[in-house]
Amino acid sequence: MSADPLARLNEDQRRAVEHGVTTEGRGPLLIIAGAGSGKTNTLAHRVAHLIRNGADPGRILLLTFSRRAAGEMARRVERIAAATLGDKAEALAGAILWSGTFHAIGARLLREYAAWLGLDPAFTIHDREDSADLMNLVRHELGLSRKESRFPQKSTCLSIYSRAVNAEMALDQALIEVFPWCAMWKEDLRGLFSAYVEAKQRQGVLDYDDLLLYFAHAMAEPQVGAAIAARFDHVLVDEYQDTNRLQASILHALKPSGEGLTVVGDDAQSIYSFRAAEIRNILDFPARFAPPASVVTLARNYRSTAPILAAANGVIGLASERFTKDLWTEKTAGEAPALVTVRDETDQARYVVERILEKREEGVALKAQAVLFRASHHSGPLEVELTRRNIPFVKFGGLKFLDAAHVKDLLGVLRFAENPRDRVAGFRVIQLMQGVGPTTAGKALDGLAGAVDPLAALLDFAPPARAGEDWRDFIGLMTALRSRQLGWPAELATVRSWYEPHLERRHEDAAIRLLDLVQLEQIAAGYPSRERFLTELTLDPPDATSDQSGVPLLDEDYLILSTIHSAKGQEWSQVFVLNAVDGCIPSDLGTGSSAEIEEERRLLYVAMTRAKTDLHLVMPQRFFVHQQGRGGDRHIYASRTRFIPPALLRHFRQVMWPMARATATEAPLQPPAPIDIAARMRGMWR
DNA sequence: TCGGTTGAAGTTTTT
DNA sequence: CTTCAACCGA
Repeated sequence: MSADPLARLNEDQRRAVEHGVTTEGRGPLLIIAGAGSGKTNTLAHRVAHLIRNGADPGRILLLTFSRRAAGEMARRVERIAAATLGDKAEALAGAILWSGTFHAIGARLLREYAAWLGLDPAFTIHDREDSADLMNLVRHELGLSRKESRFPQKSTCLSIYSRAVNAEMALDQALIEVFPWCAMWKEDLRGLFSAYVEAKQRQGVLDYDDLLLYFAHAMAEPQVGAAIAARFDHVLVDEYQDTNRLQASILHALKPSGEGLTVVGDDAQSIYSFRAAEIRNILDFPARFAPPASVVTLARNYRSTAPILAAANGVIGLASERFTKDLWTEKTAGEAPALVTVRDETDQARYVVERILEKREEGVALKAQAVLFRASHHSGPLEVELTRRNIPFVKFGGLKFLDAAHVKDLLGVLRFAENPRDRVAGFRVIQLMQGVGPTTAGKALDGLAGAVDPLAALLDFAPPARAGEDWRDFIGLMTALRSRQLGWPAELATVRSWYEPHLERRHEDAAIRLLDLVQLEQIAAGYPSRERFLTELTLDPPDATSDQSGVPLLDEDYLILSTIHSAKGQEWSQVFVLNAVDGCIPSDLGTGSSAEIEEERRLLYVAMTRAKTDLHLVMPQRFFVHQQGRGGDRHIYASRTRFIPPALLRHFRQVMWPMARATATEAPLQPPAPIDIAARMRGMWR
């Protein structure tokens, strides 16, 4: 090997890669990696460098924010290693065994150490909706649904619970700081959460938060904790600015001295505080160790043109608190980002589609372009326009494949077979049968709860006469699934044929939904077992939906629509940011505290820094209000996002679209007087 | 007790 | 637009 494997890295990246491996300093490392600074590449190089210098790839733990990021990282490491290791590289294919999200790694370790922790190794995992459903069941049992004034919704209850857990925060504090409008329910909520936890334990289910919580508690136990910690020589964490306190606890238990620990992040891109992400994790990281962790900053941007970067730096430069440096680039050419004023959301959609088609004419693929927005529903009018003009797109964020009722039904059957104590799954599945409602389902599951043999208990249960045939078939199905005689994934076909009549009875569009189920079977074929399928699908759901049923084939070209949150870590040649107006960015729901406003500012920064050469911020002036109170206006006027004050306008080229006509009678686009739109939007709810 | 309907109320972003 | 509770007829 004559070529230096690190030759293409810049000086800072090289320092990050070599720290503690081929250079001095054994201690922990913090890499502050600005947007587009080659972060993934640097981290991948570091892993490859570790391996080249003798590290055992099986003893490296890579923690990433999403499964997508984990896969990308593992692929790059293998590619880099393959290019630099020569014949040793072959042995490396698939050698990185431990790569994934905190949740996925937690699930895997918890299953492995279940016996040590008093856990049933066949535990099933509840996704967000399942957890909310269980919360709802408990809420009803406690009689909280019939209160004189309305008790918080199930999803709100779950959010409060989740916040307290992930932020390692007392309930009182979580209520005061994050959910003040629910503070009056404090004692009821406490009782609810306590019953919720008991229910989960009785049923052998873990929710997302449990995966971290049990992981953290396992790490705190001397024996188990030491056993797990001893398995990893190196722990590397991506997107560290978006970890929460619980995740930091896990990390510090894994690497108490910090030796062998590398974290990468960018405090300017912290956008997950609603999920209890704790920005202090990254800011205070160096000082948590003695001697403090080394810090390497990557500030050279390889992605965007200078004008785009100047505008983005301008936006983030107004942040009240900031720790990273401005990004710089050598790509000086390029057009200033456009600040586009359009009449309404319909025109916004037209503008976007027109520019996109123009670019495609120039040879830029649809896949190299993206439309970003704050909230999932902001893309509604655009989706209509894209469908009308036959432009294929895939949308990230928002409604998921797995959220569809029919998919949940089918997965529910599998989960119930895997873990008959899982009451949410059972409750859902049993009620599929005609004439069986909540009461009957509840009774059947009560009989099952304490039974040694769940199947026998199910057989013992006397169903109402009207369910007769159905009940027999159901027992037959469960018997087959429990015995595993059908094999994986063949059993899925049996489940589907059992489900089909129920699907047809319950849904008008059964034929379309059936296609989803066929697709689900194809996905299932990629997993070695029912348990792995259920676990990994819950932890890593397919995160895109598209206009066609099913995700388009990989070789087709399609436009990317994404929430800004889901766009993290990605880049496109041309990027549009929809609704760059106050009330959308920042969301009028996120302007309560200055911390929330700062996070919204970072959100705009993240969106802008996704663009390589073309960036458009679009500002519809009028929004039509769908649901209006009495005497409400048909529409409201919006003004430019507060994150681009007049002083920053020099970084943009301002565009009116469609071009103003030269008629004097044309109504001015500017509203006659400034209006407090945020107050009016709040007023919609009163 | 089920299942469909009615009317009122409501905090975006996701592992 | 969605979710949730209450109501009513089988």
